[in-house]
Amino acid sequence: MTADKPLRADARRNREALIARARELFDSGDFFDLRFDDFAALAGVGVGTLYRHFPTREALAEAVYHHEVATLCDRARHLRATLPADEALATFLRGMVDHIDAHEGLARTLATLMATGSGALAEGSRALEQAVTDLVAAAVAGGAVRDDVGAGAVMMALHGIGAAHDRPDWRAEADGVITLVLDGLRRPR
Amino acid sequence: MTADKPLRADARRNREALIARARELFDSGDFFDLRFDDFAALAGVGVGTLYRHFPTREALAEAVYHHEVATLCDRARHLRATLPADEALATFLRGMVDHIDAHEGLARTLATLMATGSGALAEGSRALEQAVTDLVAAAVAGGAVRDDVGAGAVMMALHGIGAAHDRPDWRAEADGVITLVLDGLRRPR
Amino acid sequence: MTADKPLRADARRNREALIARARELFDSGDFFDLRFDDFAALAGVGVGTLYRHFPTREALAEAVYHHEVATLCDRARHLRATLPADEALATFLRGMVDHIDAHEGLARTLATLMATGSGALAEGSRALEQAVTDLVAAAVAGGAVRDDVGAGAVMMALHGIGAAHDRPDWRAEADGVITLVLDGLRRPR
Amino acid sequence: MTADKPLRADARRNREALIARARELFDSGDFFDLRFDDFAALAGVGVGTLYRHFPTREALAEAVYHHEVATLCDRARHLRATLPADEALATFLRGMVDHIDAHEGLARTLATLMATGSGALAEGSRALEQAVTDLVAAAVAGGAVRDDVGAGAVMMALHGIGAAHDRPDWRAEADGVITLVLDGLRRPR
DNA sequence: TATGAATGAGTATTCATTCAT
DNA sequence: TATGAATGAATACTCATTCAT
Repeated sequence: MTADKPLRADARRNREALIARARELFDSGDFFDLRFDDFAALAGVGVGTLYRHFPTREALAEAVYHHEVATLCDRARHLRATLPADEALATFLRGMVDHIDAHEGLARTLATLMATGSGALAEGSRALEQAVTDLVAAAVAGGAVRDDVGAGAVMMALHGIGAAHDRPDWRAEADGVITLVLDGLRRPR
Repeated sequence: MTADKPLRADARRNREALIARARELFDSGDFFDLRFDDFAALAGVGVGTLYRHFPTREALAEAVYHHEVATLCDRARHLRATLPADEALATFLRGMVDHIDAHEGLARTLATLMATGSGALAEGSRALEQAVTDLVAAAVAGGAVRDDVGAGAVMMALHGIGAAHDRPDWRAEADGVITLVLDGLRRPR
Repeated sequence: MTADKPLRADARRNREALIARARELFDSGDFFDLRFDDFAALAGVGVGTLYRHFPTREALAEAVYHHEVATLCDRARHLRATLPADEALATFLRGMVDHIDAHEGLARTLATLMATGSGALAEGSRALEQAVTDLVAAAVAGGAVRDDVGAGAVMMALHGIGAAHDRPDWRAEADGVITLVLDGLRRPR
Repeated sequence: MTADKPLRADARRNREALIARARELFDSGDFFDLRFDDFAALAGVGVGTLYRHFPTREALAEAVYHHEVATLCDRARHLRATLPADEALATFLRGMVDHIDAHEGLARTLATLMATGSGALAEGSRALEQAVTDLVAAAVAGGAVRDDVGAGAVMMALHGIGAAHDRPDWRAEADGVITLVLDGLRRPR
């Protein structure tokens, strides 16, 4: 959307180093425990540079989140194009659990960020939600899924999965949630 | 567990004022935005007194949470004693949505607290979870509900409902989640 | 005006230490070159205490200024009560030069503060101006001084004297300004 | 003094843009509130370029001040050549008030700069002071003005006029100061 | 036991200056 | 020579916690 004006070589280098480092910290869950100063140092740039590129913690979070969301949306599109609607939905949701599982801290971080109410992630959130909405809509159109429960409920369930990532039995429970959601959706009223 | 040794009259008064004030702030969602100083002032006591009664923010949170959870657990017990198992579960879950709806900030605050990983609420959490587990177990025993998805998944779904309280269409979506969970549970595999 | 509610013993001690130290720094002219942290340390209190008593540099400046101004106003009143009006005015103005001379840094500091436009000194400024106005008015009433040039002009001249305190030949020039002002006032038009 | 070695066309353009912009900011009084970065941007050049031309804020201030002072000195010379000595002095001082009035912020800025003690403006100050000294000396020589109060006092008074520019009744008071100074000078002792 | 003043480590943020492009 | 990205020292200010009253 925003025309990416070409950055100076060093500027691009720094920006990328910052995002890369941030992603690691997201994954390890240390993103919020870190002082801004130290984060800059870890990424090998001065604080000033960090501020120039990302004026707030959220701005940085968004840059990372953006990648994630884009990947997930692509996947949703792909599934929708290649599988029957209800299978596409199921596969996507199961995949989401895998994804969250693989990016332990990311889930926690995003949950925190959302609990904070940070509007910075709004765009990404909307994109992801749109993908889910499309998957559900296709399944509804195909007749495999009830139409009286919207995609919003599915998002909420996913939210719960992400937010509760520290539960000892997380993986099994997360799968359980998905099972309930999918089976619940299949029982039309 | 902890034997409540009798407090001096004024000590009790202060303690209660603190809890009452805290509950209000939980509900309004301002619990975390407040400086410790200011919180004490709002409750009409000095900071020192606040510290004497509740050495940490979480200790205070727990005192409030304790009431909430006790109430909810009682309700669960009551429902289990007076209704058929599956109806008891359904009624309880629908009631949870009402409860969260009525205590807007509380949900958000608890979500934050949980995202923070504060272990202080562990006891309360376990109690609540036990209540849900019992309800589910009863329904499973009654044959109305599948046995391959545990109560943990239900907790997770509830968690999502609480954590996503700022969604514009929250109420409808929360009802949707409960519908999916209940219908999902009813479809045994 | 503001009812001085009695301070706790240590609070009073700290407050007074801060003002005393500040006055020294005013006089030495270092008031503005000093970090807030260091100032607190010099006064032997923590930064927090400094902030509690004087939330801004200006608030502190005002506390010092207040003393000064009160002294000067008293002097003006005394002179007006004991000397013929024109002599009272002359004596006061000459005395102002002495005063500024004796408090080298103070003059510079006040000039800076005024150049900054800090409104914090407004009250003190007004009080001082009122004293000058009264002196001039009395002299006018006594017929010794013209009535077509107000006390504001005299204030401005004093301001110039204070603001230019770094001129090498300051004392002689300041006396010159006062001479011009007094002689100018005596020549009615 | 410094031989103006010919600048490259674009260098000259930049230099002039910087001075022009600086003069505006002087007049509007924002000269000191502005970050160096922003100033450069406003002038349409990079910071680096700003630094090349004016290594310090004061250097830039001086460049602007230089113009002002030159103009004023020319005027003083012209008046001295065309009017009787005492009239020349009076006209010059009244004109100074007009000038300061017309360049609102400039007065404040210069006052600040002087309060700061910046020596960078020394040369300009001396030039201006010389002009006043010459005017006074001529008037003294003509017998219209006393000889026991130097031009320094007049400078001080002017300083007060400039430094107090934010007084609500500035114009009237400034005129009053000039009146006192002129009448005071006319009464020889 | 209650109070609230004192404390000062902790952290975010700015902005003058340099230097790679 | 012009540019503006990078740098990081400098500093203000907050707020959890302690402790004198």
